[in-house]
Amino acid sequence: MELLVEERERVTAPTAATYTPLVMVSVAALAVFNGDLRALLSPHSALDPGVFALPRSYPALDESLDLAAGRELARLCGAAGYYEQLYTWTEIASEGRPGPGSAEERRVLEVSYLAPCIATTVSSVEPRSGAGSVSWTSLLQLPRMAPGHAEILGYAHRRLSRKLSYTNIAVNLLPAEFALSELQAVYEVIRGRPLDKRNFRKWIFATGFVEATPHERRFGAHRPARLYRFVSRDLLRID
Amino acid sequence: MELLVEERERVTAPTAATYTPLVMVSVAALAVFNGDLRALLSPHSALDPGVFALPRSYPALDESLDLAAGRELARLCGAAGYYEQLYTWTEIASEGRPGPGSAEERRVLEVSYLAPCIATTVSSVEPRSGAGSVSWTSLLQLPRMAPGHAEILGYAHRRLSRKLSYTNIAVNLLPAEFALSELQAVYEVIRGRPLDKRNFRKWIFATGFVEATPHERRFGAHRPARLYRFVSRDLLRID
DNA sequence: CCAAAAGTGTTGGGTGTACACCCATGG
DNA sequence: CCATGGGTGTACACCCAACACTTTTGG
Repeated sequence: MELLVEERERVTAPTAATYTPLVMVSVAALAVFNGDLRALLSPHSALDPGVFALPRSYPALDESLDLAAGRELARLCGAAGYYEQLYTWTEIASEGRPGPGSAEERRVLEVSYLAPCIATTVSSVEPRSGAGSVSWTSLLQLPRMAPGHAEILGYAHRRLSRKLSYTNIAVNLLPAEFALSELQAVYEVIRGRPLDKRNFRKWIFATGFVEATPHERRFGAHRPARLYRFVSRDLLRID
Repeated sequence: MELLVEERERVTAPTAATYTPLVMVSVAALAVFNGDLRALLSPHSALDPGVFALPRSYPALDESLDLAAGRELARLCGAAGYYEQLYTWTEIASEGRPGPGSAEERRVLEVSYLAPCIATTVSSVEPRSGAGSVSWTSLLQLPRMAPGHAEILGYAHRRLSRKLSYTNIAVNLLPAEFALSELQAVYEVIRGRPLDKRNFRKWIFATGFVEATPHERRFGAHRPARLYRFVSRDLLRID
């Protein structure tokens, strides 16, 4: 109590109690499959079924934002893998709200998270029961989005794309063992341009992020692919 | 109103109204002068005068977080220059609160901002009236800090250091015209290691971020320094 | 034997790095 | 003339980008 009084003295006009925005976490769950970078989207409102949004939820009282995001992710995908905070938005217009003087005219504070998801998990969990009507949508063919959410997705995409080049974040986009061509495809799809096979192979081994396993995979009428794995599942960076 | 009901249906247990944390913005204002990277710190509590914190404030009701941060920065430095959001923290312990069952046991949601400040502005505004007892403290000799705030400063330092290498963010750390040795010193102090003069010069011109002015500065018993300026004050990145 | 994907080396150009000396000035 | 900081060029190592063919398999 005494402390709070002191804080108010040091601070400009507004007091703590006055600012009570609606706090939400939103999750940009991204996965590469079927040759596309895709995000989990859910319908924004039943009134306008053509508009979609990132999955969101309200944090519980005793919960940190990170935990709330993890819980939301688990609800969507069954289990939460790696995820990280992206950005906190307050400029998202409160479109669709009833009237200007409504009691619901509270500011929305939306803390967004980036969650790279593993393709195999994804395809086996296409709609996943309990997750509502979410669906994996290609970033190249986004539907009309809730205000600000296309921007969040762009931000998530850029962050993921950049992190590919200086971290092992791709470990969260692939199953435990994979062919190098699969890893390369992940890089190509997210970066949006093709890579030279030999240079990619040289580079990825030089990072020390991946190593060969003794296994190989045989399918189709061609030479079997050696399988590789990430040395560490923890997020590592080069430099 | 109807919309909110629908949102509740899509969302897990907690409802919007239950989560009303204390929302604050904190500003990591960083500047290079007197050979050090320094941050603006204010006393954390009068009870324990040895503990310091980042300057914080409560947003006003009708204000976005960005505006609140800008207002806080203006209060501290006279005018807000460039600043960007860093990260949103909720894990900051509510140490120092009276009792466990107190009414003030609300969760704190702290949105931190990074604000590079210009050295000349800084030295002319040493304490600045109206900014309280804030002072520019070297990051190399941090006092005891409020919980989580040393971490925020480390985060701000790393972000600034990395951005030096792929943006012109240093434009916000120097006056309009400057000698190249001053710019180099900024890079050296923030990165914490010396740079080769010729290589730095080659690199900075290769970026296209700076250009020579017709002016030079004469002082001391040595050849006058050519003055340079940033081509653009907007944040640009290479690649 | 054919189609399909896996795997493998070399080279030229450019970029980063290390390094030492002359220049202009004020005192 | 000397102390001080400003400004300049070169040589070498390394890294990156470009590029084509052989291998292994199933059908």
